[in-house]
Amino acid sequence: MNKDRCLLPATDDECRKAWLTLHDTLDIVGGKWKLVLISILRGGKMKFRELAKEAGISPRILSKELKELEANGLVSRTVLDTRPISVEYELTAYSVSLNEVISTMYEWGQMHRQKITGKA
Amino acid sequence: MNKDRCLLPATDDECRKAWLTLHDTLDIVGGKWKLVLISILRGGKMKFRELAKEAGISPRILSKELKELEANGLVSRTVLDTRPISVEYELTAYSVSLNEVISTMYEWGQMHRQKITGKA
DNA sequence: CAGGATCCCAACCGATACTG
DNA sequence: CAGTATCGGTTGGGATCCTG
Repeated sequence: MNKDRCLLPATDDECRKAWLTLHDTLDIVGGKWKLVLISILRGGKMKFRELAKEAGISPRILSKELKELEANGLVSRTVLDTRPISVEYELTAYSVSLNEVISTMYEWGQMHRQKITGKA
Repeated sequence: MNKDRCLLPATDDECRKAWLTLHDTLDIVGGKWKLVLISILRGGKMKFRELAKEAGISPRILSKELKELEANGLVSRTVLDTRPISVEYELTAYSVSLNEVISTMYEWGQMHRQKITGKA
């Protein structure tokens, strides 16, 4: 069995590790908001409020999501010395590493939709 | 902006559609069980009970998940004429189309883990 | 304005019991 | 054995209020 197509490595331990690795990706890409936020931030840096409004997300969740994105190095947080204070969020250069993941998923989704909805 | 790296097409409508397409993929790949089940079924066809035990999943959820996988053409369901009845589940040929998605995600996860955990 | 605290509701999932 | 029905616990998100 080819390792690229295999989700069932030889040992249980390997299997668990493979699953965890996949899970890392899912935590970022699979959540309800992360991809939405990333997609919005592709349009440029944004303040907390703007982001909340644009995404239609409550501040509590937005704050949590942004923290996770920041912890994963995908988003940078910059406190501006304004009065009152404001904070800008921006995609990092590293975030483009996700592009391949996203586009692969997008392409499969497109292909799949054709297959399911009676194709063309 | 290159369309491959763009999740923000020109119009809101296009954007919504792109998101739905991505969502189709997430529904399958992002759930708690789908990938687990697919991975187990990579080992060959399996009966309902076996699958439940192997995955550690309750019958109610298993049934639901399998229905969704079947509806998406990823798994086939075969009723065997035994007494009592038994049902075999098996990956379809189509299911291999997911391999690229999965391996891309896996590879990103691996790369990312290095980046986050202070790399090697 | 940022974002934490609180309260509430909805979705989800597991365990178990039950039917065909 | 396959799969559904019921119930109870847990998680996650929305709304709102509040403080720095």
